[in-house]
Amino acid sequence: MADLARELGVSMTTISRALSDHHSIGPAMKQKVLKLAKKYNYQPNRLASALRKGKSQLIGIIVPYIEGRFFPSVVHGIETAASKAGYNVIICQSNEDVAQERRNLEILLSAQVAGILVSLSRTTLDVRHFEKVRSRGLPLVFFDRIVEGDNVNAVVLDDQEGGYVSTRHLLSQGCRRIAHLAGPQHLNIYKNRRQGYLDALREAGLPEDENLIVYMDMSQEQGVAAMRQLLALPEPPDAVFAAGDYSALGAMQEAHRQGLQVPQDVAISGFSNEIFTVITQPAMTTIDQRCEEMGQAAVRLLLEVIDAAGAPFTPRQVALRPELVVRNSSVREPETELTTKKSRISTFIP
Amino acid sequence: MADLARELGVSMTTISRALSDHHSIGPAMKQKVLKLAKKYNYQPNRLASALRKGKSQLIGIIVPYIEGRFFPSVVHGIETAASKAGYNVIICQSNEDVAQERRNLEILLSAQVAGILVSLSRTTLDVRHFEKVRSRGLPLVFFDRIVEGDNVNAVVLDDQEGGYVSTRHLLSQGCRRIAHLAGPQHLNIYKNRRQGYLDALREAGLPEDENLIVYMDMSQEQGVAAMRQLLALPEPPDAVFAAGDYSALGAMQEAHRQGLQVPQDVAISGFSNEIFTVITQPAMTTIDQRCEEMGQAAVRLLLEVIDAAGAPFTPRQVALRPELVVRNSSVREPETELTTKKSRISTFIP
DNA sequence: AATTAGGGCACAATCGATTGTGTAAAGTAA
DNA sequence: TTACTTTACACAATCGATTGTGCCCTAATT
Repeated sequence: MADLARELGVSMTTISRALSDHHSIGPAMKQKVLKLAKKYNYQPNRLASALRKGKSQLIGIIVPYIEGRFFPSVVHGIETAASKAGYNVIICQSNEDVAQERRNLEILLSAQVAGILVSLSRTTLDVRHFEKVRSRGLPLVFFDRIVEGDNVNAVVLDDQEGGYVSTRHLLSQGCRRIAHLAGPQHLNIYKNRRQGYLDALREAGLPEDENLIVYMDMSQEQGVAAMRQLLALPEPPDAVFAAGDYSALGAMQEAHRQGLQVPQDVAISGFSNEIFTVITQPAMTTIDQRCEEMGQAAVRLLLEVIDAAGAPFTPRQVALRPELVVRNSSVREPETELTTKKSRISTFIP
Repeated sequence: MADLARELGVSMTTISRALSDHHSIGPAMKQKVLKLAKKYNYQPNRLASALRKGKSQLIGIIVPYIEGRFFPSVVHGIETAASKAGYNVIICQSNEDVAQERRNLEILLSAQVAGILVSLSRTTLDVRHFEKVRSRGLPLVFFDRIVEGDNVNAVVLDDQEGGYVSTRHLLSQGCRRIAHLAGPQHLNIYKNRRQGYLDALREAGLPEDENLIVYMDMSQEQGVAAMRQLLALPEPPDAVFAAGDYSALGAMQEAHRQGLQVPQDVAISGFSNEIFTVITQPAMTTIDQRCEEMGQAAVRLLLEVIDAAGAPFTPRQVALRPELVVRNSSVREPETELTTKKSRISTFIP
């Protein structure tokens, strides 16, 4: 910048203002500056700018890890949305460790990021370290694994809705004894999926049958075992709604092993839209978690908070409507029209 | 810092030096400073530090995208290794677009990163934009999709070795008519995998039979088609080495459809160790690309260049030895011992 | 003609940490 | 005791960009 100023015989003030399109610089001067900047291939030093302005163009992300299907896709969505808004993304992994999460938080704070997106580690029970962020007035948005309560910004998938639409879909296929492979109930996602399942059953006037609900850890092996258990019932199910794709896969394999046809004898649907669901035979009906949209929504919310600056901002919770992906593992007859349910969450993104 | 200085009645110089463990500060004073810093929860401003020092603790990554199996895992490896070394990672996606890649490069430069890791976009034919990085003396390491030549730092998987060990494995299983599902030969990875396949055949004294090589785009559908074509040969193959897992999957499905047993009638091996390879039946033999190790190796190399500072550094190419993952789709008899081949690349990480 | 308004630009302070140089006081060797 | 180090700290400049304030000049208003 100093070079440009010298060459044009003006002050650095003028250069800076011309470059940032300040109103007090004449159009002629602006042109000259822009041209010279291009000629010299001037590159602003973001550090200096951020230091002076007290805000960088960086958004910090803390995720448990960058692996599997979910988090990479969310990060993909975040980076895309952030980049579109002129922000860049600095990414940290907590490795499911609170201590690491805390360290990451410190680092992001000291890097003067403009805002932080967090998906909690599994070991995060105490969330007090986030209060420092709030006390600094730094925008903070949780996604997927969130701090419960309505005094935080959060973006989640509506798991209950997911369980609900899955079950309704199976009902619409004529199934009446719908089993559920349920995950650990201390995890919200699994609790909610189960609740959605029960909601749909109740709405259809079907009884809740505890024999049809198997609790497990969502692994493929346990899916096999659960299916074996279900098929041994006096009245075996005519459909299975699994709270995870791996357990659904296990169930499908066991059904095949016992000579049953999917979906004719037993319809199956999973949850998460894992890659492999398209290559099973039959391809598996599942729930897409809309990972990228979640990333986008989180960024959108974060930017709103950032733009609100110091102004009082009411924390918002956003729920993404899960998408039912219907494939052959569940299609027995043409879809029947059913009435729709409303969501309970403040903002609902269809 | 100013607060600390005031409270202790010393200058900021002292504070700064105490915090960075400078020799000219007495141990007593250091203790006092550290203690007070903790008490006030002092957080250094990395921007200011980086601005003054001219180097940040940030490493920039440019990848085509953060999706699928490969890149997220590499990024995971990078972040883990970088974080261990006290660096943080700012990540950019080129979306397979040179223009975007160029913009990302500018951004990273203006963010004053300490070094850059790049995997080229598919549309990057002209690599001149990287010369600006070099002219700035900024450490630069390519990984996976690299600029060819020995004047750059690069980390790659040795695809030829992958093709070679896969084929040798199939040979060791007693297979003698080994087909190859080959990818587009203008892409180095596929060319090299094919070359490794040919090397192994030649070494075993088997003829190269063009009828047994099918060129395709590596999709599941084309895998099916290719297998159909191969099985229609007068002398069908007794094994298939596919340059990708999806095509291997298609091949396996078609084999099953024609009533063949895998691996008894035809052994199959793939490439990439996609998630689904463990859930096919039989589970699929494949090549693991050691994504995380690639990330680690890239960071290690980058740090070496960074630490070499201005000192003349000879560019290095590192090849990762791929790992053969043997599963049931290819195991017909106990593994036979074969002699090993040497690699052609300067550094070889086993 | 006098006054006001505002356009266009420069001065100088500032963001927070780092570092070369200067200077006392304390310690060591001769 | 003198001369020379070493230790321990302060001063002030610096990294590169931003911004509140002030000045000058032209144009418009009364």
